[in-house]
Amino acid sequence: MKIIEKDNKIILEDISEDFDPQHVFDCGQCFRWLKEEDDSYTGVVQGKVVNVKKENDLIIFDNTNKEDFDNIWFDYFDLGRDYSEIKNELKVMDEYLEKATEFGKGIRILQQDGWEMLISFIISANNRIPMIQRAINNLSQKYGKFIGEYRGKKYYAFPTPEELSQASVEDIRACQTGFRDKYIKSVVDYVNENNENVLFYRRLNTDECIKELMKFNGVGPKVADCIALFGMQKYDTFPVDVWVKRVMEEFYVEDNLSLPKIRQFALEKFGDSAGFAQQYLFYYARELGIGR
DNA sequence: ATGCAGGCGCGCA
DNA sequence: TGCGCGCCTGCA
Repeated sequence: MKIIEKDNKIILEDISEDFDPQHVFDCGQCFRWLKEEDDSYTGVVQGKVVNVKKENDLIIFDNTNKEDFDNIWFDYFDLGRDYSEIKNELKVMDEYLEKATEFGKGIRILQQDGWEMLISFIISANNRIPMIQRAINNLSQKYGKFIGEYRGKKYYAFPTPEELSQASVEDIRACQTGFRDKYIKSVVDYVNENNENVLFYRRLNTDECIKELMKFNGVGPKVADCIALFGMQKYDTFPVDVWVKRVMEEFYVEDNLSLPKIRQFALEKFGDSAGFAQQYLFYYARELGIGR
């Protein structure tokens, strides 16, 4: 991979085989990346607004510089990992993974913020993507720091626990979180009262990390798996949502297997790469409508 | 219209 | 331990 800095842009060469913005931002892992009219995506990470676009074989980051690329974007986009190697490992396992890794070949698992993932995936429970995005945007706009404008739109950072402590249950409900308002409130209160930094869970092993997350109201097995995978960089886990259930039943297991058993089956089959396998299978299943 | 969506907590065996 | 049920909200 070659890195070029040029007028407020960072341009990456020799990565496009393993990096497709559409795959990255549409494979179910993130909620704050907006598709622009030119098919680029604009997002907010660590208080910075950046726009990402693929142009021929180049990946272009706009509205940024080398310093932020080194400090933020390199890790966020997991650019130190060889995704070709992961796909090569998975695709030889069976014909389904061969197809799924080819279909979503540009997927990368973003190293997102644990706190933001905790609140975001609580909101995701029994919800639809546009509504999840709207609730997160409302919370950020009301309680997060104003960052600036990009292409005529205002952007706000995701609120910290301290900032969110300003909000009552009713205030949170007003951000269109629905019945999850009380879960968010209890998480915010717990973290503030106990002076807890959920980012420390990243240092725990996967089982302990998930156990810590499950202690929160509104965090069950699926949500905890998602937070661990997308916010705590725990790759030996396997979130089973309805789409993953469908694709697993279609290809791997019998129909009446319980969710924990599907998860266990996947962990044994895919091992330390289970999280990556989940992303390729999820994207493949949802884009093709498998099992509907 | 009314069932249902990227689940969870609860009450009840 | 394991299951069934209700839930904000908006949309087909």
